[in-house]
Amino acid sequence: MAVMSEPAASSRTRTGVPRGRARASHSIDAVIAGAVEILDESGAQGLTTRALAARLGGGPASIYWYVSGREELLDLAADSVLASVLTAVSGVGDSDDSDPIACARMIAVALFDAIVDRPWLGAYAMRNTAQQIHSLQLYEKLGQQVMRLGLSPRNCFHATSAIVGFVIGTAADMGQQLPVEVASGQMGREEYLAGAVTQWRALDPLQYPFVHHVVDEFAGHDDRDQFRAGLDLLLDGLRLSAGRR
Amino acid sequence: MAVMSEPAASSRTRTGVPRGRARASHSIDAVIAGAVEILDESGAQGLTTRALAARLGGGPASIYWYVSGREELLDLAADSVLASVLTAVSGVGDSDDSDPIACARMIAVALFDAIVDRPWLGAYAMRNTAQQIHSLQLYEKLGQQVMRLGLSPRNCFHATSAIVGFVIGTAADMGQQLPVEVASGQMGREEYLAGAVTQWRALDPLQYPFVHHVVDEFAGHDDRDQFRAGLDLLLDGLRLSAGRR
DNA sequence: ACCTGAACACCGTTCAAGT
DNA sequence: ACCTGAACACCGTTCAAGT
Repeated sequence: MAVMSEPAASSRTRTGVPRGRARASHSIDAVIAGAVEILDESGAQGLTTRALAARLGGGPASIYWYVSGREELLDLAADSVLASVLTAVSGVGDSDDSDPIACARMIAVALFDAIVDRPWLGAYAMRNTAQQIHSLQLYEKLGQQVMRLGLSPRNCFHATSAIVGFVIGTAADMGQQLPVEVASGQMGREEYLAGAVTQWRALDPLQYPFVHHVVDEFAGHDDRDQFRAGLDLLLDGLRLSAGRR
Repeated sequence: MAVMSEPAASSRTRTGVPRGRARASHSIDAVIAGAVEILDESGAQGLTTRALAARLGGGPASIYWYVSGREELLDLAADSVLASVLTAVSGVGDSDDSDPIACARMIAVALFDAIVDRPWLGAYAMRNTAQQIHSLQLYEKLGQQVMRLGLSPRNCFHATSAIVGFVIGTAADMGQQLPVEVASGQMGREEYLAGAVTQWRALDPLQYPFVHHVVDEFAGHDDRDQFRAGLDLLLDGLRLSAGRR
């Protein structure tokens, strides 16, 4: 029963009873850590019950003692990885004279970058607060910055949800483009992009003026830049609405 | 070989040779229409090769003559449904004195509403312009409105991508919350929401001030309202940046 | 050109039985 | 309390063979 991997962020026993001297149930963490390893190597598609069991050195049924099924496993794996995002932004917003919007921006960027690094995260991060404690805490942390703008609860809720939606949505979209090719490593991002560019250039300029207008930007674009530009639009709008209050 | 369904938007033959009198290859359209029916009834999970073949009255292998695999089938099904969005916004932006941002807003809302009606759309709409002609045309149409703001190609590209990312991301997130329950109809949206609300209220208010601040809004929120509020923030930011040019 | 039957190589999940 | 082996009920895809 080979257990590699650093321990995952949260340690809990199946019964929920906290152990005396942090001896840690050890196995739910090993399951999640193994899942993360597989996800990093071969994406969500590669995370099968049998592959995980093989890595853990057991039978495929053993996993079901720790987790209700594959969906919960994915949720937990995604959330476990967000612990590092949380610590990365732990100091953000602590001082009262920090700019709330700049703070919100830092949190959003940190979350986005984590998803870019692990494309499989996009589909499972921040989607089930009942199971995902770090997701909830990131949501809370982001919301606290927005709260400082003095908006109504309703506007506060809307703004925070908008930021999360934009981050997750954009990141998920960017991480999903190459479904099989990226996992199998047959085709790089550049080839895929180049293919789309050739297709775009071949379109009728009269019918697709916009596509032709931006095709050069598309050809040389960087996902992170694109994300930040969009995020800044959103945050500019938020700042405006905070000033209007 | 029962063929129900209105004809899908694009009619093409396998060879790509256009038929003389729109006699339509008929079968690729039937395959896509059947796929859409299944997707509407039971979601992406329900669309299996065998289920589709059964509905079409043939063997599971027959589908592979029209489509390279399940992924392409999903792409085509998603895109076929966007034809109606495209016609719904066909007149938008035709007059030169229309407000570009109001026009962009209408397109974004129409797209969002389509995804709310068909949650399975979220994961497959607007993600592969090579295969999805209506997605490309919607992107173009939206981009044309942004173009009218007189931004640089780069800002134009960023703004349009941001809007699409926000729409798809938010819609996909909202449509995915109830993974199995919604398909099997065991639990309504209200029960699910109520569960999250009770969990939120049980959190420590000192640790989760934001969650407590917005929990009432969350409890009674409408997805469409929430989306529109976020979209308006984004568009406000865009208008600001257009004014600054 | 289009479709079939049957098979291949997998899946997630369950469940009796073990320790 | 935790794990195993083996099975169940599926999957997507391929491929020879038909028409």
